[in-house]
Amino acid sequence: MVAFTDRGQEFSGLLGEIVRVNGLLLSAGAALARPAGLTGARWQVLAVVDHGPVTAAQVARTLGLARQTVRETVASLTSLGMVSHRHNPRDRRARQLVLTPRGRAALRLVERRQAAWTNQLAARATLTDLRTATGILRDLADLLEG
Amino acid sequence: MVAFTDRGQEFSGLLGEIVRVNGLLLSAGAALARPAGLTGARWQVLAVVDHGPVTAAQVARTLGLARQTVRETVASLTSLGMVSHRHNPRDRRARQLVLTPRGRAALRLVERRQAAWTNQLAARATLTDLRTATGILRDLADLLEG
DNA sequence: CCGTTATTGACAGGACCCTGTCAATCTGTG
DNA sequence: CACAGATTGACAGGGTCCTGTCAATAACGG
Repeated sequence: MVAFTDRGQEFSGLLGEIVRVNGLLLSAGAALARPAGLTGARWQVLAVVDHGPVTAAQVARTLGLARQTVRETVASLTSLGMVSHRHNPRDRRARQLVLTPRGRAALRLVERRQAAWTNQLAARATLTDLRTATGILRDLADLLEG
Repeated sequence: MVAFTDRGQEFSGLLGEIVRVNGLLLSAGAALARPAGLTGARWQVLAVVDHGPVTAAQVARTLGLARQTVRETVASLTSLGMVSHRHNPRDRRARQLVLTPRGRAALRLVERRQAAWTNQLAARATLTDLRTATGILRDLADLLEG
């Protein structure tokens, strides 16, 4: 029924692989974060907060998420005692977020686990392949954005 | 703080591009489906149901989703009048799902739009690049699965 | 036939992400 | 200063996905 060109067919196959790998990455991220009492999303937020006192809106912009999404994640991190708020002298509305010792410890643990995981997997691929694929995907992303 | 090898660094870059492209694909899928009154997830379910009468559990296995997820999507498709149920002679529990004329029309519209979108984008890439990237990502997926 | 095991729909509950809206606050301009 | 426009946190509501649980039903082995 649907008329794909040859290249369209090949393109669809590539998109399928991307979706598949992305799914595997989400699982891997969750597995890396779990032993630290985190989830993938909470880990990402924690990592941004670690780079300095920021507001929720800034975190949202950094991660490319909606403000509300970050707000929810920050709420759960706060109730876990991993993030705390403090007065922002530059904006009465937007309190600054900072890591608690517990939050910092959890983040460090995940980061160590991630480095080990990444290096181990990367050792089983060739630099050439990695660079080639990255380049093609970058072009693809630009194509999709334009 | 975190110790990445050279290859680990390159590997991380590739993963970042994959996540980025995946995000763009989700947006594109939603945009393709919207004019037909669909979402990305509903489109996927509709496409599986189109291939023949199936049960919700079968759709879940086909798409690699949890039964409950498909159940919810089917419920919204049913309330939209795009999917209907019918008695399954082979299993008293599991009713078969079938497309209504409205569901079929919506699916056909999205499929036409998707083919046009795919072919247009694919025309701006080379077959070699597409095949190279697909191959590398397939290896990567296998690596992540094992 | 009968008991064990697997599958199914269904419900509860939660994580993650979005849009739309609103009032409070900030910022830039006249 | 005063006003217009942008930004922010907060709330409401919805979509998509998950795990865990349960009873009903199916499938299978003895």
